[in-house]
Amino acid sequence: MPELPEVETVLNGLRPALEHKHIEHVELRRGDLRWPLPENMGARLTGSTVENMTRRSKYILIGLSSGETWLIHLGMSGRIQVEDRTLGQFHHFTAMEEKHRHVIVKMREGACVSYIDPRRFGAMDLCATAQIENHVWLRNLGPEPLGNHFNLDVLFTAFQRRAAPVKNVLLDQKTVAGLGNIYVCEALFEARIHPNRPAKEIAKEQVETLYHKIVDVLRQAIAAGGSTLRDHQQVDGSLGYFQHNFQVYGREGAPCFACDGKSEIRKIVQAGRSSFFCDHCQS
DNA sequence: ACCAGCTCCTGCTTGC
DNA sequence: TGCAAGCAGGAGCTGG
Repeated sequence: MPELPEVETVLNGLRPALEHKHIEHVELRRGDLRWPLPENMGARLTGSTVENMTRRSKYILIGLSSGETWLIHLGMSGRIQVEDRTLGQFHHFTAMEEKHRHVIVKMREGACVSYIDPRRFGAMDLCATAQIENHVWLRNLGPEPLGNHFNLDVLFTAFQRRAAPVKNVLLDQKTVAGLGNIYVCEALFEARIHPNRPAKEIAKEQVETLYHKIVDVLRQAIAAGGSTLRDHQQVDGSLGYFQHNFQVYGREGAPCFACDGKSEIRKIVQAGRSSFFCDHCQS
């Protein structure tokens, strides 16, 4: 599922249910997602207070009073559902959701948080908060695209040593952290850069445009609650709506909005992933 | 160091 | 209608 905007949306929805609340009970319905869950995860979470919640790239980081941080990645199909019966919130889980509802966390204050992940490409871990920067999932990540350390020079410098197609370089989380297939396609279209262009050959002026478009498209997607294609929902079950703003993603064969039908959107496969673009507008 | 290809898993869509 | 192949938003691993 989720790229940065979807994870940000989930995190913000999760905040009122968890932040400064107490974990009363944890039910693990299976011992693994993509990898085994951390040793004694249930016991290590139970009894803790959630002190803070942040996002790094596509990871949700939940800081606990125990001194550990709970890392959650939603993989491709992971989602989180929050219910709070003390607030009259009740979710009816479909048979499919119930079947893949792998982790259930009950808070003393009333919220019940379910992690649902059919494909199980998601992952969880626990790590001493003091060591979080060195966690193997986080230590090689590039800068946050909406943070202070991402700017034109960082992006241009990263591009200079990469001969691979710019599409692939942007999907590499070491270049910039949190982009996925959808938002890379959209940002490249907005910057009018062909996804096949070798990153190192793109002029600085165009990289500057791309830098701004990456930030724009992510901000807009967050404002729209992310994009709902199949799996992504907000934690109350409501849908994101940025998919209605897609210019190229998933629009193979449809007329390009920018050149007014002079060309239609094409799809190619790069590094095993579909790229959507307009031949006429992007070069 | 970089890069492309393969892999994990399940459900939905497409094509015969 | 039935069935198999192909496809999906991520990312670690392998071998060149």
